[in-house]
Amino acid sequence: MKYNPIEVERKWQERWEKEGTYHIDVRDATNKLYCLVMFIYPSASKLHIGHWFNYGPTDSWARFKKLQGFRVFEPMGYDAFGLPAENAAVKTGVHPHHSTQENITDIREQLKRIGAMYDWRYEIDTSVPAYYKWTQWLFLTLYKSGKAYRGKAPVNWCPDCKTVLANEQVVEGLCERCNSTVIKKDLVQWFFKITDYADELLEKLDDLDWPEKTKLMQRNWIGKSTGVEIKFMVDGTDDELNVFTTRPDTLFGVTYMVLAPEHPLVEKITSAENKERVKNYIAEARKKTEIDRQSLEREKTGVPTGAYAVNPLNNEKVPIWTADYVLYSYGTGAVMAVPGHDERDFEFAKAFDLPIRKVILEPGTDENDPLEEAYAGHGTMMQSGKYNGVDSQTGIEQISDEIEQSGLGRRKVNYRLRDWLVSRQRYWGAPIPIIHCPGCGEVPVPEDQLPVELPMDADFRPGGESPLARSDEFVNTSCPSCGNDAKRDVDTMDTFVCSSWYYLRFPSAQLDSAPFDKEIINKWLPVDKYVGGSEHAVMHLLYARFITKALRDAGYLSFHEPFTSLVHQGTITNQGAKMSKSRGNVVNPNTFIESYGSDVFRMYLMFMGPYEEGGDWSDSGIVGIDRFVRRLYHLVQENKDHLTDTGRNGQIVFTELQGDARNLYRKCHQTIKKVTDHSDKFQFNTAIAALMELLNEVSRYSQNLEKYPDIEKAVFNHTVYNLIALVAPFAPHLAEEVWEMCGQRESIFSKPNWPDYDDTAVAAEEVTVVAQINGKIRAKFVVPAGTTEDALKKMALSDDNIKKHMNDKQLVKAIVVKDKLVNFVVR
RNA sequence: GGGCAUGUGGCGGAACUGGCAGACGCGCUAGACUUAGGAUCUAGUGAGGCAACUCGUGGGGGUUCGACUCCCUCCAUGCCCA
Repeated sequence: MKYNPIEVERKWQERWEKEGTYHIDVRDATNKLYCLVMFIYPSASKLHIGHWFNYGPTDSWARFKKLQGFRVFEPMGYDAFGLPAENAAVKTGVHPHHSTQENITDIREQLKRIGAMYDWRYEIDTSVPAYYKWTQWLFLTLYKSGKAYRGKAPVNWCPDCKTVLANEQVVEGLCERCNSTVIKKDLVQWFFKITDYADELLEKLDDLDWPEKTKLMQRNWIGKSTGVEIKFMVDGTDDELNVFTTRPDTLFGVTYMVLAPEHPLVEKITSAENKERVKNYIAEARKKTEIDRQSLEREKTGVPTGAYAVNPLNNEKVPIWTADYVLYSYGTGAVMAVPGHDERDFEFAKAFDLPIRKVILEPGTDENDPLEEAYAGHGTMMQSGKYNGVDSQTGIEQISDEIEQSGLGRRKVNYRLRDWLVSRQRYWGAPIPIIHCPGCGEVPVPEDQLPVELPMDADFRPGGESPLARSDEFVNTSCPSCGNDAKRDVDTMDTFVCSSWYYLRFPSAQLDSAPFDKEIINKWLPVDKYVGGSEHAVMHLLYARFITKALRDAGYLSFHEPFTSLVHQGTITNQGAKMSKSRGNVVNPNTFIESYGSDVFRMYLMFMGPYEEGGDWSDSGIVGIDRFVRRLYHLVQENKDHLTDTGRNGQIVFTELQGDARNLYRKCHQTIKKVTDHSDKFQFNTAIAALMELLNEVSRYSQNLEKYPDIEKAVFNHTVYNLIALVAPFAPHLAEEVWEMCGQRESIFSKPNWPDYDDTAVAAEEVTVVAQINGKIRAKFVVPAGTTEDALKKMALSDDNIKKHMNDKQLVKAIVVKDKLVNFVVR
């Protein structure tokens, strides 16, 4: 009978569901393993290939761990709040709640067809009150511990989405969602104090089993730098100008100062004759994006204010300019310009003919060499008064000391990381649980009044302000503190808040008395393996780490990091490009699942290339996996009786085996080792290649099976049973089917069926050693492993071809590497 | 502009710690079985050469007995940041 993947897969999916094969009771955390894949964003109703590439292989890894005997918890849920649903709703008029729920219904069915081990009893949906009640609880918990505050801030404003965006959501000056140009606007917003954790977030990265690239991105994002904050006086006034610099050793090279156009001092110090120019300049700068402003390519712009600053070290007067290449949001919004040793200052000085002074001598150059470009490295200080001749790194410390001792400033640590802006002026999110009372000010909604429900009948069309502001029923309430009339906060939370704690919710998905069961969570967390796209390297992953630490400090959690080990899947492209509707190169998984089944499809995705690199989709390769699956099915089918009668474990002693049986047994155990090691490291492509090799070998062996004595038939059974177990994580439906065909009554996943390898059988017994003359191979011979170097050398020397090539030459040196090669160096 | 990756047959990709380059799969070629083959099985398959051999891991240079692997440099592609 031919293998019918569609029927077989349906059969097993039904049985798994009926028998609760993957049900897990989290009250028992013995040997626990929490395997989590980033939950799905239900903005559309179809799973695309990227979803499959994310969920299929991760499930295979989880199954591999389950077969090894771990108690695997593998949940799935929906990150269901967010802009796309709302934007679609604005367009179509369909309420985001309805479209989202419809999408979820479709998606759930498709997810089931992947054939993953999700225990659906732990499913979560961030957009339902039962969940966002606890997102609001999280907000209040942060608020009570002083980690949520309101502040007026220039924020990124997307004129199209009519909302505020986090810095991370602004990509190259454009809105991440709709690609329109982001502008600046001042608004009162809620912030989470992630900067309180800057140091811990930075330092604890070292202990995480995460891709180095991702850790580097977080380090850069946090952007810690140590330096000094120095006070400059504005000449002839009492105004102070603070600047942060990591290079106080270049203080003698300061030839001008620059203030960001937004800096409040600009207007104050600008001289009368410069007022008009400065005013116009500020207006222009406001229109530009941060990215634009900092680009090195762009021509530098700026205007002098007419004021002067006094260098505290040498009392020199330098002009103060305002220029948009200085950002108000970073550091103090003002810089001391050292054109000789900073690239951007150099460009600026060139453009406006400002003096450039060399104060650091690059090693190996002469004091009199002109500066062709800024030299940002270290060297010997010059033109720096009493510091002349001092090494610049020492100079940093000495000048910092002088500044601190004379009260001109202090050492400071500066971060690029800014507080997390969580307010969104949108409808489709969790309402911020704060009430604004004319008498009491901002008052948190009492916990027993949660959730603050999102009104279903609100007008969610964009209008420049929060849609919730237009719902009188929602807005008007009474103050929980004094009872007088008060108004609710009309903003909703950034969806990253919902996803910053969802991994904590899964084990207690149904719990309605708390966000999570404290006892269970502290046993099951942290997540042991987290899998998701590298696009979340900074925002989501940094926010989740922060929330974990904040909840720890609030006394709820006893662990420090949410995700011990992290893997990013690569991107599946088509014809070299990212799949997208606009390019029209989207591959629809369904066409392949319908003809090959989900086992073949997900296994092919795993076989295509390294998981962390992704790859380019090709229709044609999938038949290779299809053949593999069918060949395994037929092998079992043809030998069914024998496999059933004599079972899995005959009495096999490796040392007593000979010939083909010995080779097959060895191959089997080499494969067990290889597949185990590679699966563990998400190297599925090579694990599958090893499985193919074993199938090739056992198929060959099976052709003469009838002629073999019992012991050798036992080796066959042994190999086939192990092969089925090894294949099970990759093609779970097929494995169940053939496992059953072998007479097994229980699901292969119901017991730790993953085989251990026989160490004595794994090592190769014979090796091919090559003989080289001057690095070129001239002979090969097969010898027992461990043959002595001496014997190898003799063997090589007596080889005819080697002799021929040595002929009239003189042997200079012989290099012998056991089990590998012999190389004769001749002249 | 800076940082980090990556570059291997016709194609996807293997290669431990510097030691047989091309595992495994696709495709292709030949054969077997077949009414048929886009099913299945067997054999072959980096290039050149009858062969001995020679050449081959983006280009150039270097270290080494020996380099896909290490170093320098250039080119191309991708990602992140500015």
